[in-house]
Amino acid sequence: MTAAESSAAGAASGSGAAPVTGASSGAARGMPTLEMVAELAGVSRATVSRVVNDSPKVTPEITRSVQAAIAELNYVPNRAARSLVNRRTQAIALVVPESTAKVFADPFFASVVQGIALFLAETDYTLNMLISSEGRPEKTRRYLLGGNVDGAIVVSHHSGDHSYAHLGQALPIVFGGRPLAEQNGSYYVDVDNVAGAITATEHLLSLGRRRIATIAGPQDMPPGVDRLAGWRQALGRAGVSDAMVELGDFSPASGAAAMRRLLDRGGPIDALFAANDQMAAGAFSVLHERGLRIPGDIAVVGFDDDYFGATATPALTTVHQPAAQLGAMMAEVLVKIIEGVPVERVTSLPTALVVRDSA
Amino acid sequence: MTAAESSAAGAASGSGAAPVTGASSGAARGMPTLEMVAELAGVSRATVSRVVNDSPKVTPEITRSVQAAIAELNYVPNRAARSLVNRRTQAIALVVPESTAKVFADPFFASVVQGIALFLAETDYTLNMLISSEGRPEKTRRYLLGGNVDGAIVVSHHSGDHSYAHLGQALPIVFGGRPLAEQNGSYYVDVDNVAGAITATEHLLSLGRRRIATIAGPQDMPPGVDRLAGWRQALGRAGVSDAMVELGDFSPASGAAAMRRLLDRGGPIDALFAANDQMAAGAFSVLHERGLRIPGDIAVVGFDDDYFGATATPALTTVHQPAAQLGAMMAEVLVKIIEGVPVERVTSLPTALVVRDSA
DNA sequence: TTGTATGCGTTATCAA
DNA sequence: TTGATAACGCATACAA
Repeated sequence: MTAAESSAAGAASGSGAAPVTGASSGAARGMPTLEMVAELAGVSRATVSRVVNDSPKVTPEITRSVQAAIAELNYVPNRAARSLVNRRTQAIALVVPESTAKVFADPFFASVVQGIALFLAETDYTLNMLISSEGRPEKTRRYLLGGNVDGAIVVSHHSGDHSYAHLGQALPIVFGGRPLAEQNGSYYVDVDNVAGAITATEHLLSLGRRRIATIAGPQDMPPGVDRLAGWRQALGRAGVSDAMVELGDFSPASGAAAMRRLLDRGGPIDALFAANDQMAAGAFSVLHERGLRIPGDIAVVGFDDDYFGATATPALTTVHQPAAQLGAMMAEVLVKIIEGVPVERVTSLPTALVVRDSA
Repeated sequence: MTAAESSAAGAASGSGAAPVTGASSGAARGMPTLEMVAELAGVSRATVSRVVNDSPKVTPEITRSVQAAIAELNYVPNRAARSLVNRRTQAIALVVPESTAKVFADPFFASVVQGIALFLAETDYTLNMLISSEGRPEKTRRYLLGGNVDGAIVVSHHSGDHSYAHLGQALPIVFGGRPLAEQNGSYYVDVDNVAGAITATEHLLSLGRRRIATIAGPQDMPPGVDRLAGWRQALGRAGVSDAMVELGDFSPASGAAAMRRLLDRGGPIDALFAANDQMAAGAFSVLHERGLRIPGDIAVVGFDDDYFGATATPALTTVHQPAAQLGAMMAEVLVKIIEGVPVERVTSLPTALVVRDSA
């Protein structure tokens, strides 16, 4: 992912002919309207509308005839018109900050999106994905407040970014990840990072390890602080020292650097809890470099259940995040808020330890 | 990515109070309308509309006063109303087949999406992402044909899936990847797989290798056949044997299996072109397993420039795909089609060889 | 239970 | 150049 500066650009090599596609939207032409259905069914538009929105009061017989007409004409209600009168768009925005978009390739994030989309597919909400450029956030703001969507889901890379929190009063918003500072009253769904870290650390303890170091994440990111806290708690309960801490920034390089610092301290280390798999990857390379065996000399547990884990040698034991469920839950919570169903402000999903070979 | 069956589900642990959010859309309440702007500016609605759509014929003076009113009221045009009269939604669908969604975590795919979103962010089109379940494709069809979007971009995993091709007559559609069978006249943008494979193979040849094997992709997928074809062409030109071919399905496991078969043939091999990095990864493990050195004994080149490549040992030389540009180009082509600007039916983007340590 | 009439916020046609 | 006014397709209060 390092080198590879592609020179690719607008090089277009044609082949087929390029028939000027007349103009404008093809589908919009001659779409059947509610009125046409009414005519065909021999009823009024109001009645058709009732059938479409399955209003309780309508004769079964007439209902069937209307449905037949609908089927025959292949009628499908015009969203814009409906939205205009309802004041509801049936659309939900998925806001992803540009900085996050760069690491869009993060499988965790990808799964979250997938979960959202899959859940929404079962409802009749549409997902409007938009990348918010940090440069001019007003554009996003305008879009969100412009009545284009009924609600929004904000996911930022390693969570904690609630810069759109203030919009929560104007528009239903659900965040992915705990906010850094306790927010007034924003909704969010998160994975239980503290519990996950505890599980990971206890696993190490159960293996008999007592010299357990950690490479923690940035302390200005909730997952960073929570995972460190979990590690501390587990160690505290076991009465084991929690002195061996080095910080990283969740990148492999920072993980490698932290591992070096840990090793260079000279003290004994028989286990490592890395706050994410990427940093564990960095640690792996340093460990190999110094001829230390995993898990023989040092057992290591990661966090995230990245793509790295399964293919690493040895395969990495790590804490799995239910990414897709996380996404689905965010969507579910948002839909509930939109529809006025009471929901808790914070929803937290459990992690699961995936035991492989490294610990 | 193998194990890890998370038991996570709907475990919700609350914390804050759950104030019933009244009901319905917050943003829709009391949004300023064009009429209000007109009133404030002391002009007619028509004039305001003209200013908004910057029609040429309108006094500079009056324009300013209207703009002032717009700013003061923080007016934003109602999309639904506009769409109702225009018959244009300013929305574009991104259709991703469910099977593709599963491998959503594919960084290549993710970058494509990113490219699309980024490009669209500069236009005033909205991106409606929808996962089409193979189970009932009618739902997607209805959505697409229901006048919800002005056009669609269809990306499927390893391309070639043009099952929505027939909709191309009713709605502007751009596909990612060359169709398997020559389609009537669908638009698509693709990477030049043949050229990429040629470049890769020629690189191997330039290194003096002459016993060049390949692990090809499925021959029912365009990239699979194109990359194999490219390899063959390069070999043919050099007058070198193209007998060493084994097929895989683009997965690491299949790559490993293919590598084993290749080695078990007993003939000499001094280089390998894997049709994608994932299969190269599988090959790597087998090579290591058998004590073969890379690139000493066997030089290997992959394709895709996956996450695997940079972190592999040795780092993988591979063919980079301009994923983001691909996405951007798809969006660009679609917008042109929608707006009636002539475009070539097929656009192909160049790849770039990324030389690292494996060849 | 069904139909009639009105309005949702814009754009477009036609006069002025 | 600007202003009335009529659609656009649908939902609903009200009348029947």
